Amino acid sequence: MASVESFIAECRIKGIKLTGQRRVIAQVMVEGQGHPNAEQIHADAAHQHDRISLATVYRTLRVLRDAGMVIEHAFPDGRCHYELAGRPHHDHLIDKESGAIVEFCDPEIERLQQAIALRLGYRLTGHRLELYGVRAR
Amino acid sequence: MASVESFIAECRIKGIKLTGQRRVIAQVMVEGQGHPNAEQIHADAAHQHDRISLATVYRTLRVLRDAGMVIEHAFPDGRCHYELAGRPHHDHLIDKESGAIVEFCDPEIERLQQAIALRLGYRLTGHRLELYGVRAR
DNA sequence: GATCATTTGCGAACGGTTCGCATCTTGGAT
DNA sequence: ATCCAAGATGCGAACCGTTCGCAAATGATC
Repeated sequence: MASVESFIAECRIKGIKLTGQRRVIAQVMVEGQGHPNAEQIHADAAHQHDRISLATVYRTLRVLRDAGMVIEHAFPDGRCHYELAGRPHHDHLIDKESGAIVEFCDPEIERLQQAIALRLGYRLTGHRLELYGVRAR
Repeated sequence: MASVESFIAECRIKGIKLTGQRRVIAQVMVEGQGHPNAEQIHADAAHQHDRISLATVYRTLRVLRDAGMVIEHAFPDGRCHYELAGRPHHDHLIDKESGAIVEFCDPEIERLQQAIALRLGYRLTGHRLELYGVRAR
C-alpha cells in the first residue's frame, strides 16, 4: 500500500463510501508510521480537517478493519492501536520504558506456533505475540 | 500451591490481612480451575459467602497480583482472567469457538523470544503469547 | 475486650469505545 | 448539473469492565 491514491482506490473497489473525513484518515494511516491509537489518529486528522470527530475515527477504523485494510491491536496500555494491513506479517516488541514499538518477524517462531497448535489438536487461526523489554545497556 | 491452607499461610507471611471475603476468594482460586474472570470468581465466591461485592473481588485480586500470588491475563474478550501464580510457566491457546483455554509450554519458543529481544537490543522482561484456533477435525 | 489501621459494600466515577439521532454528504440516476 | 436515497457525521449519552470515595464494619495487636 504505497500511496494514499491506491488506498482510496481500494476503498472504492470494496464499496467503501468516501467522505472528506475518510480520505483524511486514510492519508493519516498511509503516510503516518508506527502504531497510533484512535486518539492519535484523530489528532493527526484534525490537523488536516476541521470537522472530524473521534466517533468518526472509530467508525472509519472499524470499517477499514472489517474490510481487511487495517489491523487492530489491543496493546496492554488499554487502548487499541492501528496499522495498515497488507504489510509483511510481524509481531511486536514493546519498550516498557518508552512505549516504543519495534516490529520483528521470526519464521521459526511462526513455524513452532503451527506445530504446537497441531500437537494440541487445533488448527491455528491467529496468534498474538508481544515481547516486553527494556533497552539492554 | 496445593492447598487453601498454604495459600492463606503465604498471605500471612506477606502481611496480607485476612478477612472472610479474602479467604473465600483464596479458596475459589486454589480449588477452582481454569482461568476465571472477576465476575466468575465473584459468582463462585458469593456461593460461599453472602456478603461479598464485586469491588472486593477486584481489590483482592489486585492485592494478590501485586503480591505475586495471582497472575492476571488481559484476554481478547475484553476482560481480565486470573490464575494462581507459582505454577510452571505456560502460554495459552484459546479455542475461538468454545472459548476453552488450553495451556502449553514450549521451551524452544521461550528461547527464541529471548534471542529475538537480544537481537533487537532489548532485555526481555515479559511476553504474551496467545494462539487462537479451532479444533482440527 | 479495646484500639486503630484496614477492609468492606455501595454507588458513583472512570476511560476507551460504541450508539442514537437529527443533520449533512455522497454517488448513482436522471 | 440536479435530485434522491443510502449512508456518514457530530454531538452527547450510553456502555462495560474496572477503580474510587466514603461511611460503616472487621481483624490483628495489645
